[in-house]
Amino acid sequence: MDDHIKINFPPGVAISWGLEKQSNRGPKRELNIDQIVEAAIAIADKEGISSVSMNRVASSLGFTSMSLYRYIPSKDDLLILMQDAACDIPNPIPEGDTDWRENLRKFYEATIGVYIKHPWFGDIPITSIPITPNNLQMIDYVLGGIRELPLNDHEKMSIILLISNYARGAGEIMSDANQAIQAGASPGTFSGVDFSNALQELVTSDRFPNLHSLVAKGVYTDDNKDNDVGDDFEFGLERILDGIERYLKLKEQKFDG
Amino acid sequence: MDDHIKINFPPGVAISWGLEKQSNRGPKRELNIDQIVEAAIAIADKEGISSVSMNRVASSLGFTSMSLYRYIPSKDDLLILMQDAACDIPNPIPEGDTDWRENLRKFYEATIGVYIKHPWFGDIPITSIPITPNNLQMIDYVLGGIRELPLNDHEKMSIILLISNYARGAGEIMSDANQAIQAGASPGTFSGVDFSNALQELVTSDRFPNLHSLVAKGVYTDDNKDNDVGDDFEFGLERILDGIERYLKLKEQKFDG
DNA sequence: AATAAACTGTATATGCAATAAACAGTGTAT
DNA sequence: ATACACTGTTTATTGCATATACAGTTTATT
Repeated sequence: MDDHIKINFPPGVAISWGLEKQSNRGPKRELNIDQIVEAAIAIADKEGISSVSMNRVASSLGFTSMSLYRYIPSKDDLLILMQDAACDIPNPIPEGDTDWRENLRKFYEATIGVYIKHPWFGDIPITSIPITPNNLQMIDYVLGGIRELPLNDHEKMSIILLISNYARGAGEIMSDANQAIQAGASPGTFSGVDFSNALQELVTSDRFPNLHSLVAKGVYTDDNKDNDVGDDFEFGLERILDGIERYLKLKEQKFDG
Repeated sequence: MDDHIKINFPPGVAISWGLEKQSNRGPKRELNIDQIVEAAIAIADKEGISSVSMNRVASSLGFTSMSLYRYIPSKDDLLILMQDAACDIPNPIPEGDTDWRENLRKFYEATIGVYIKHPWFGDIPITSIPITPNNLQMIDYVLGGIRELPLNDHEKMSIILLISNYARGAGEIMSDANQAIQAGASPGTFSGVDFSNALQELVTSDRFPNLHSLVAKGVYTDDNKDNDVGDDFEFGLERILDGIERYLKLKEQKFDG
């Protein structure tokens, strides 16, 4: 039926769109894909993506690893499905709100939220532009938030790429930090405070003429409470939004003048 | 000797700083760390990070996998060393040049270059802020490029985080695209052109009210030659630089006015 | 009703991975 | 001369993804 559509999709993508035909012959299925993905996510959330093995997922459901292959053709496809499932979030952008700056902030925060909630999210390799339904849904959300901007489609997509890319980086680093801390590393291990003393001996002024003074002052490895990682990223986000605003103003001038 | 320094470092980091004591007893070593890291990088460059196994690296040097453990305590440490070695690049910023915008662009390009040259680079998980020597060297480079800016240390580090984070995202996507294409996927597979027809059926206006028209027009999966992935990222970079410029102007006004 | 086809979950097996442990040989310090 | 600290290797363990063959189950066809 939908065969003509799915032809080029990787199997995981086809499944995410529900394009897999099922037949009625044979015994009733005891599992379903959502259940498997959910179980995999539960394990990844608790113990990291490296704990997600076919055996582990199947066992947690009371089945053998091979049973999963009746539903999902490979582990890579399972990862695609996990990634897409993690993107299934409510629209962070208020209906009808046309404050694009605030809307992009909301989108940024929602994206970061995915990384925080699912620290493994960034560990799944990207093998194409987003084409699974919930990934596209997020793009749809943010497109709604910049609907009114006088930009062409390409410009809009570039801006979305800019923000989501920035959020990806920020999200990865934040969740890595969380993970490291949860894994028993002292908070300072990630921020670098634990290394501060060692670095002060190693970052010499001859080899690192510019960095030396920052390390000596302890700025580089500083993590006082007023200035956590998240704050640094919000600083960057505001610079990005300013840059977009500037671009909008320039375009307006071209029209008006 | 240097024992007091390295105490808290992960072994790979300690090795990268050359903090490992060696003794003269026993047979002459037939390998050295640089050689091992070089061999691992050669394999990763050619066949991807997943082809890098201890056995594979050792074999390519004519040794057994276990021999590597006499030099590097674990594969994770080998990855840290590979990551740092990939960052050993010449300073992209011209001596004495004070055009911060151009300098940040150069830094961005050099960073992207690392991802292009070593497509596996982004696949290595970050477990702390950069503390290995070549990673720090890159930070030193870019700090030199914004030396003259009237910003405090924290602000400078935030800006570097902003740019390098953006470059990371851009680099990952670009190298993923390269990889996918090299791996035999048609160029269109990554850009989405191959999926365009299918998506036009799936991205319906009721489920994706904002994205629908873009996909229908083919913009989302468009990859005409005038507009490749790299261009999209340069657009974003200029927005970021504009945003930084705006921040500088605001600071100046505070001083002047 | 009988049977073939298409499916189900499982048991078994393969090959590759990281790495621990035990080993035999090799230099150096005593 | 010999004990020690090291070298690279052999062997073994454990966990992984997944191919293949199986026995049982449901439906479609005869």
